[in-house]
Amino acid sequence: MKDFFADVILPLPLSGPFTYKIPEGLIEIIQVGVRVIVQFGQKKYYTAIVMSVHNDKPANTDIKTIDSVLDEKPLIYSVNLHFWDWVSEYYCCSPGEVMKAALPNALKLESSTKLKIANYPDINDLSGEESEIIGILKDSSKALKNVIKQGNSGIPFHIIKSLLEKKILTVEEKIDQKYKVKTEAFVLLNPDIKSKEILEQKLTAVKKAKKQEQLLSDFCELTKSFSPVQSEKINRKELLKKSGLSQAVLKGLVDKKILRIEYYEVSRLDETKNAQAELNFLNPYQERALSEIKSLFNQKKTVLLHGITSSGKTEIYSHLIEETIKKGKQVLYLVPEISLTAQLIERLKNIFGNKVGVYHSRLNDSQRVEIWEKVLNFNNSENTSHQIILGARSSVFLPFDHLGLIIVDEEHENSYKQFDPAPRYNARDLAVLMGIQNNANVLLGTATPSFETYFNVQSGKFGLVELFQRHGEMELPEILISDLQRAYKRKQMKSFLAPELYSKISESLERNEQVILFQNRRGYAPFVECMECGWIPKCERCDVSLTYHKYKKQLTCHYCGYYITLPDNCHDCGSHEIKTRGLGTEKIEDELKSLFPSARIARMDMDSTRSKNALGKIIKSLESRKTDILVGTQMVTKGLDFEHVNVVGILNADNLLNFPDFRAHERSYQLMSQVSGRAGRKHRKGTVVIQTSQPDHPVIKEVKNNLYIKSYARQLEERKMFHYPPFYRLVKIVVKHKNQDKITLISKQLTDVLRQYKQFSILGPEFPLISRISLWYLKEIWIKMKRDNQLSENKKVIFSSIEKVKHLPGNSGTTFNIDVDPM
DNA sequence: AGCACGCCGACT
DNA sequence: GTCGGCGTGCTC
Repeated sequence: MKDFFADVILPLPLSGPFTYKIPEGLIEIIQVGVRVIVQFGQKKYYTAIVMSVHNDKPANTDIKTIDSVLDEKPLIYSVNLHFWDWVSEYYCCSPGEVMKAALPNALKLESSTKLKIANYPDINDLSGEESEIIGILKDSSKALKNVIKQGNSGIPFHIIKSLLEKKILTVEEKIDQKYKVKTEAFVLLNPDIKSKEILEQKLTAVKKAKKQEQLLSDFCELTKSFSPVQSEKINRKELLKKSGLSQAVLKGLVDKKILRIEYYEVSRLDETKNAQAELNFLNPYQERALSEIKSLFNQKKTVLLHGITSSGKTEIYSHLIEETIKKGKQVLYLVPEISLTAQLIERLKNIFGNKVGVYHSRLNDSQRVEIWEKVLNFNNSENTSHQIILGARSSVFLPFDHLGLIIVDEEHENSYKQFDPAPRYNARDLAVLMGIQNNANVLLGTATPSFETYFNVQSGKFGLVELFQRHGEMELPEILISDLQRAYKRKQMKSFLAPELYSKISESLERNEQVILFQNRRGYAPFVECMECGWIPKCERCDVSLTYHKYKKQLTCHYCGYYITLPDNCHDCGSHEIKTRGLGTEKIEDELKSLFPSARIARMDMDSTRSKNALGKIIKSLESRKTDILVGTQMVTKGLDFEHVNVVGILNADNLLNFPDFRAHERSYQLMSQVSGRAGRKHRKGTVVIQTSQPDHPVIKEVKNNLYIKSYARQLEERKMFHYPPFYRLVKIVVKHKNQDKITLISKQLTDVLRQYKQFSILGPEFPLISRISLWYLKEIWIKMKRDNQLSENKKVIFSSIEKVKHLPGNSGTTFNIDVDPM
């Protein structure tokens, strides 16, 4: 009989695939897309995904045999595996890295080295540390890496080693089951209670036990026992909560064989919401946009909906979703960051009920597995729940195979781009690809399209639908430009506020309306400085100054988390004159309190929203008008729509405009325009005040007059001239090394190799803005290449160049990150 | 990524 | 003389 082999992907950064022999007994079961457990290397066992099954025994390799199979049915469809291939090829990473990003952790089982007691020793012969480890292991084996000494706790390795040699301890490789079906206790009637009469007898029988009687009658009422609509069982927690009685009472009834308890599988997902609202009617403009989108979808897979804020894009999406699910197809609705979309989730669940599944980074591992399985089983399940997935970027990896529509909301957002680790993908671009691979339509929506997208519109690759009328009776806000330099010269500044914004805030507060202020810096002050000698505290591990956080009285590094308490005196000259410099959100919050003592002020940034419900509270407080002024970073630019926000202030546009990056203007326009969209609601024109020292800057003028196309066209000229996207393709290589001289040498070696290829133009190597992070020095090399079909060839060249430099003698300890289409 | 192997300097 | 530091290369 012929031998069967399987090519598998391992979740490792190795080029793979690897071939294993399929044991006789598993030949029937193993198929493409199932997970198997294989040994890889000397010790470790990993979860691998089967990519193909064949009879060709590879030459010159010793083949290991598959250990076991985890799935009866594929965990992923072949269309998804093709997608993985494409992602690994395009983004220059191994298929294993894609697998790592795609599968929820709980589906990736991995062995760990476990320590257990082999022979119980005589306690008296043991040293303190030896008996400690015996104590730790006496009930069950523990993972070696959890007991070994790290810092100042745990057992030193030499102790463990000697016990292993004495055969007192032994090690084993064990795989932990990570995902378990969740079960809960349910209460049922004992099976010999077959009729209402018997039940009533039982009720009388417990008359004397008042609480038991009450619990039993509550049970009957809640389950509607022996009525035509009865439910057989009720969740124990629910029953006890509703009757207000304790487990002991229930136990009494169980002991009397009246009730019984059984465990049933339950979902970890919130599925309590049923559809209860109808789709909203569309206004004539929305109606027109919708029909344009639908007719364009007949010609182009991807369409851009360029609609200004408050034009009601979500309503249009909902109508498209409705039509798609009616055809029995799945919908993927991508949003930049799920944390700010509570309102959206609510709205969608209202319309589509349990068909909506939400997939994002705040879910725990088990919840992710449940979503994965619901999407996987969409096809063969009567229960069509989770036909619509609302998710952040990683949801492009869910196992869809009946996709009909992908919506990418706020397609310009850079949080669609994954930075670290590989694959460094852009979910918006992958959505476009998925549209092609799955024959699904893709709708990109935004008020400020990314230049790449708009370029694709102009070149005819994407369709375009415009929607420039605001919903209801809302007017576009008035945008005022406030000259910071002039205000400084005339000594008109009140702290960080020039007169224009100051008076707008005052007026707004008087009218009892709300204000949003935007500043792109968290913390109190970006740095502190000694007024005598100019000393600035820096991070020990990174090339950045430490940011002062007043509420913690700490200087913190925003890159590695290093912190110190604010020093009393200068480390260089000993002076006590240490002042905070620059302006962060905390300081703004502080100063607003003295500028507007009666105003209620809230702050929204990564620090103030770290805890689980903090963000919700801030939003609630705004909604219920318990906040008058909200100060925040980037976060306030996204998705905050409140009736009574009338003034929006950008405290310093220069921070954005002067950012040293070829996309600085594009981003400045997007950001300012997005924040502006927060101003002005029904019946009242809002006001936006942009404070800048460059009032004549073209971007400022373009934002003021709402000239998106002009801004796009102007910058496109520059992009063309200087060979940047969308005309040219960029690949960024980040070289990392712990030694500064080494990194200079190695990155130079790499550019020397790359410069031999005439199809590239190479920038760098240069230290990035932050040249050292967590003790690693960084150097960036930017490669520009034409957007032709040579892409995969070019990547091979880049890849082999890196391999070459990596293996030069003395170059170990270097890592190279490849970032295709960096942002 | 892990892990073993192998080569050098610092100790019992 | 051995222990353990890290640099190098391989994993179906």
